[in-house]
Amino acid sequence: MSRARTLRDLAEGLNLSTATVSRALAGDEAIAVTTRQRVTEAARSAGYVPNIAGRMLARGRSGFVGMVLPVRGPALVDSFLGEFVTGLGEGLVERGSDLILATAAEGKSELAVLQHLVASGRADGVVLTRIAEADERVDYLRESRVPFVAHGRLLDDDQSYNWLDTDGAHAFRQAFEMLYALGHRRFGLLTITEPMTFRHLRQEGLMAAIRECGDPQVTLDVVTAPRFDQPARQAAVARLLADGSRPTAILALFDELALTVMEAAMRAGLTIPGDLSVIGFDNVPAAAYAPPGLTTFDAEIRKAAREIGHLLVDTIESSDAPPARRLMCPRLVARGSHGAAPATTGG
Amino acid sequence: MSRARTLRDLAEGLNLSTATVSRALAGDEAIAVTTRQRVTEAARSAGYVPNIAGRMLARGRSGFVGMVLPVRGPALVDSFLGEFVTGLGEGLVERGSDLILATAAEGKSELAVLQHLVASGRADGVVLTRIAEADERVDYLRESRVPFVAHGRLLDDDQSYNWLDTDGAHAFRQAFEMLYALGHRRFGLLTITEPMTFRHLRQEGLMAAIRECGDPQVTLDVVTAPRFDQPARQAAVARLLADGSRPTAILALFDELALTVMEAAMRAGLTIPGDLSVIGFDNVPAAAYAPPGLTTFDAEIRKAAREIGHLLVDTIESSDAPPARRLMCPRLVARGSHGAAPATTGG
DNA sequence: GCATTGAATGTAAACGCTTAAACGGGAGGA
DNA sequence: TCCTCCCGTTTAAGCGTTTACATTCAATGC
Repeated sequence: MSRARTLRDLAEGLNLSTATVSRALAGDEAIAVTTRQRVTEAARSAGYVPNIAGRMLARGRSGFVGMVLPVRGPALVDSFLGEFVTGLGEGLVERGSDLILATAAEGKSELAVLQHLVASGRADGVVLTRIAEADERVDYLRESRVPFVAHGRLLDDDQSYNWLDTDGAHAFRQAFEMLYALGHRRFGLLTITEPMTFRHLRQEGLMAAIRECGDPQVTLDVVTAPRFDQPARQAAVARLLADGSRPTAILALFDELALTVMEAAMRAGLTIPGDLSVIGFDNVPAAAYAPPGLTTFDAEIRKAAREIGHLLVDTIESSDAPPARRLMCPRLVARGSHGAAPATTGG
Repeated sequence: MSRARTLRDLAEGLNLSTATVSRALAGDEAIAVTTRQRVTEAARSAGYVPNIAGRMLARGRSGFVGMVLPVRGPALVDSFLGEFVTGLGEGLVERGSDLILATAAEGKSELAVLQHLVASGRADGVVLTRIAEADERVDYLRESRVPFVAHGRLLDDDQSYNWLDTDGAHAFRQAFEMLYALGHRRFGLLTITEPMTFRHLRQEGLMAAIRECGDPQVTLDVVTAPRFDQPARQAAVARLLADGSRPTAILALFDELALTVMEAAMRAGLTIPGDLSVIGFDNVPAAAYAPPGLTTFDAEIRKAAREIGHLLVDTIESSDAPPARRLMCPRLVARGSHGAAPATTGG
């Protein structure tokens, strides 16, 4: 019995009805064990693979999980997407699901693509990344009761949806404490203007740590630049470094910014970490190569995405479960870009 | 008329048959223009989105394109996947298709996943990356007449399938000529042991260029290491650099290797490009940050993947067209890691 | 005035699977 | 011998589209 393409081919060859074969393959207890074995074996030897369209139609589910590719500028500096997709794929395959990746066409909003994805039955649930402080995608999905998991969270977190996030507040607190212990008192924070929740949380973490340490000598200089505006970023860095009372330690919201700081510092004749300590966040590959090696935090995106995959499938399968909220602690990657504060903190 | 979920809802509301509505939405000329407009408008205002499962079943096609995530080690050093997926997504959405990304489960071969993907009707065609000199995936897909496009090609190229590749031979020839003009005569090539076609082609390109220049003074030292074996790689680099008659210019098969060379050279007290010129391939982000900046070639993966998307959909839609073969020329990115050969080429 | 045509729409049969409900037939009890 | 029950299997009705073919009806030709 070779090359059975449909359930019917298989059933006819076995002198059984398609119903029995379907049940047998599903492992239905109601079917006699011997029959189940016979069917399974026949299916295997015939190389039978169930047609997904038939199954989708009958079950009312696709077995797919969707994700909309974030629209990007021409340059793709980070490996976030690759790691995320890899991890998500791993998580999903472990739960028997597959990933469908939709791209927003020119001029179409990510939200519109998301809606289409679920309305057409392509996806049973979706994954969201890069959550803004207030996010229309979250609002829509919550309201329309589509299962989803967010990587990141809203600023106003009301336990009404699934999220998994990296504890950026904790990381920035940890960075501050480490630097403070090394004698640093004048801090700089380089951040972005876009209202992303992670920006807020990291900054809050830093500021809370400063407050709690209670040392009045500690100062913080916060400088912002638009996420994708290279000249503006350069200007912001210049402002931070040129300042009369220049910080001795700069925290950057993420590595890309930290690398910009390091470059600018080099060019300005400052040595790192002798004159200036710099700490980033993300642990992009370049962080290891930019001398003297950027100290940063690794969010273990791949592992996080894998978790998200599990979480999403679980949510799809039991939609009555309460929303899950998971905070992952990023790992400090200590390299050469931080050290003791310079002896003379001139100013 | 709000929230029509199915064609029937829509048809009933309009007092038409589902057939007419289906045809009208498809823009069938047989349907009266006025009816077509009426239907389109109703569909729009009802937010109707065709159910993909029904469509798949009726059409015998999914509208999806598949790709199997290459299984990877724990470290994900490059941004290849992210760029590729982004470009592919762009190419597909421009042709009205979507991407489904399958991951090979632990212990399952990529080929098995590929087979399942097409046999289940999930994908109408697939994309292959990282083609080996001889590749079972290509053999299988060719034989089973599944539409596919390969990013890369077999060593034995017989025009029987679609591929798009970066012209690595050309790049390595160009690199040689540039270095030769700068006075270099002793060359090193750091490559991998795995039988990937691109390895062969790049090396061939270099060797052909050397042959053709006809200068008997030119020497080439080829050293190989397994792709993912870090210690072995270090050893290979050490061999290349420690050699009594050390090369003055080293070409690395790709940036990751080139960066290893640069690190080792620094550690050995060699200055780049004063004592040694290094050229890579890929233009990974870290290439820009590793001092003095790695000279390399940019394969424009995102653009290539986009092309691949177009090509694949075209192939699916007219499967009788002759196989396409497209060679893209990588762009030289000149940075600081290459320069004039040292005056005394001691030996 | 009747047959013929063609435009516009409808009917119904797929497509391949799942599953509620019905069925057949043997074992066990009366 | 008949009835009941249960186990294993089948029947049949979907799921939402598409599309070959049939139908209707008005206009045209003779």
